[in-house]
Amino acid sequence: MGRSPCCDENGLKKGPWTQEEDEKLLHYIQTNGHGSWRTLPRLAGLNRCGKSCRLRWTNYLRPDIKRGKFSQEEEQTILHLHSVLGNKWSAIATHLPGRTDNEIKNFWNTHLKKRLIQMGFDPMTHRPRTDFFAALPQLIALAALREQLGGTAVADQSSGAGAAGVAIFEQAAKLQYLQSLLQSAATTIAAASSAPSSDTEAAAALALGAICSPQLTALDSSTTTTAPVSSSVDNASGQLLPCTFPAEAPVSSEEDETKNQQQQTGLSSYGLSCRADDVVDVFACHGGNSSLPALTDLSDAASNLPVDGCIMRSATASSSFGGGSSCSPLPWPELFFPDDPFITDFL
DNA sequence: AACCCGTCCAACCGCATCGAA
DNA sequence: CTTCGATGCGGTTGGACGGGT
Repeated sequence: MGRSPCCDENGLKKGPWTQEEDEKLLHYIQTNGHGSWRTLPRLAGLNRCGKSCRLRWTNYLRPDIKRGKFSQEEEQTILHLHSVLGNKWSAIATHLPGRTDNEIKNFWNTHLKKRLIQMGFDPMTHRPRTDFFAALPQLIALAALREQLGGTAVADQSSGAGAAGVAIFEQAAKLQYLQSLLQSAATTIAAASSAPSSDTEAAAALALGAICSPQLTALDSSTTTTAPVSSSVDNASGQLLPCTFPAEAPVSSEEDETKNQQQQTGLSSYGLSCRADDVVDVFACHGGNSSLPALTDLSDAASNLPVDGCIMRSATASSSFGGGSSCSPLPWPELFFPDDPFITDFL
């Protein structure tokens, strides 16, 4: 388990490479190959450590490196492979010729990860976030709003501390569900708004989204407009909510089975859709140790309960969309919204 | 013009892994 | 089996840059 002595070795240069250094390295490798990276700097006349030379070559100087923006196809490939492999950047890079692991990692951290978070998805599991703490600010706002509206305070519904805790979790679950609906709707209509005829709907959706989740107004339109647009989600009230973001729509058409097979072969569109049986295979293939705060899995309470005809699996219960063809994609409404006027007003 | 702030990305750091001795 | 050198890999940093005020 030896550690290579690093660049802090005496006098070795660090920092950005000059053109002259690039030329030396390029010339040496083109004529001799890189051989031993450790000896390369000395042989090439570079005052760098071998590690630095290797990085410079693999991430920048290599002739087969593709530069420029990631294409739509590359983006979807990264999303899909990340959902399967996790942060295995080098493994992902092997499926993207000309792209380096460093480049993919940067692209993920600066674009894709943020986009997933904005849309309410855990970037590690690629599934809707259901963590209590992420919803806490909205939960507090919701409680305040309810009080203003003269609704029944949470504490009033319960008689003891334990019951109060349950009530809080119920509220969190309701809020998350509501947020998911709004995200779906806002995303959909925002996508439709690229067509000139739906300005009013888009404005309404954005305004509605801003009420519950201000970040929705900042949704990256490129995501929504480029995502597959064909799914529909049967919501709690029986309405059809068209859904544009693929991962949140485990829809029920038979063509999705085909899509599933394509995805499992690796490189189809990120238009994820899955049956309940596929949840583990498609989504939960890596550790899922999120960089975000640990998830408090609200759906645990509902796990293994029959929900709309299917069983919530505890192993995958962090998703509120884990259902499939026979399941409501949003498993909470039947449990949590029997007659809550505040919620039903929205539905 | 100056400052602030967020984004991007090349490069570094340190741990993990592999293979030879 | 253990040790050690070399390399691979993922997380993180910091400087450049651009947009907003």
